[in-house]
Amino acid sequence: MHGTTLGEWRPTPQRAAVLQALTACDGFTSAQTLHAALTADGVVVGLTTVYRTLRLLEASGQVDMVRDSDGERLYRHRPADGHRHYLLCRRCGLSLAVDSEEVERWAVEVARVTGFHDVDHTLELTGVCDNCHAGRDGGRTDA
Amino acid sequence: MHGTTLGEWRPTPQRAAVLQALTACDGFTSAQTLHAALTADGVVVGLTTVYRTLRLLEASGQVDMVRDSDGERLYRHRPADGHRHYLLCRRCGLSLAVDSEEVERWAVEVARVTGFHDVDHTLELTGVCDNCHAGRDGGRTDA
DNA sequence: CTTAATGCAAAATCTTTGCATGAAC
DNA sequence: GTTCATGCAAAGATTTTGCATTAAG
Repeated sequence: MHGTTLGEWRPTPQRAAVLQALTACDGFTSAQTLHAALTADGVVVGLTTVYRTLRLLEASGQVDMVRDSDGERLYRHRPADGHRHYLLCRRCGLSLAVDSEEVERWAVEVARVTGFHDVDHTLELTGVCDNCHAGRDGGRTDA
Repeated sequence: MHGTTLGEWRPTPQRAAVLQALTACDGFTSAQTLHAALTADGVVVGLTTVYRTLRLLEASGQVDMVRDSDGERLYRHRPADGHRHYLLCRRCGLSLAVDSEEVERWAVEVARVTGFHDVDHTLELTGVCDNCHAGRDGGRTDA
């Protein structure tokens, strides 16, 4: 506690670049993909810094994190209206924010009933979007 | 398809041991922990086999899998009444099966509204159980 | 000037794969 | 006798950490 309102860390071009690149992305992005995009964009930033920045952003609630089927962390800039859940297309990666009020309420109820404290929840929906389902180009069994 | 009803693979002592050990566990267990338990129990089985067996069990729906906060895969023998969700205590690892009918229905509705196909969902609840919350013995920040 | 961020390389984890041996059918 | 499972060791992958350099306050 030194006096600053919130977000205690030091502004740097790298951090700005990471957040901006993440905001520019439509869906969820991995640290590695983000780093590649930045590099391709001419921005020189270390992979390490990308990882560190994403962790900070997640900790400060500025981004959402989910895990893909391999356990890889995927990040997305949070739309500024708080907690959100997404429906990801397994084929094309399309992400849709879904209304989860019902689930939120359910989670609170579960916390109350079970007597657990500080209950947090992670919810990941995956499927095949109508578009991909229509023109099934692959033939992939599970990926 | 060779004629067998279901569960196409070959019965071996190792596979039996893994499934039995998993069943004996109360909560969720990682492959490594399970392997350690088996070894401690005098059962000689390779870590590789544990991994492979758990994947088979998951694929055939005999076990549930969640991921802890580090992305590590945790397995649990499925109680025989299908799809389940759990509430895990971050302190002691206690796992509670929670009734998720509401969420199941919600997921189906989301699938319908969005036009997605084969929608699957992963839901993980974590918190601090009343017991741990009462007698906060540690002071651990995250592990 | 002091404190913190960067970035490279190396480490640490969990998980999967190659290949020879042994078990199951 | 053929086919599949096992297990060791090595590879693969993602993410974190050590440490000197450089930038920010």
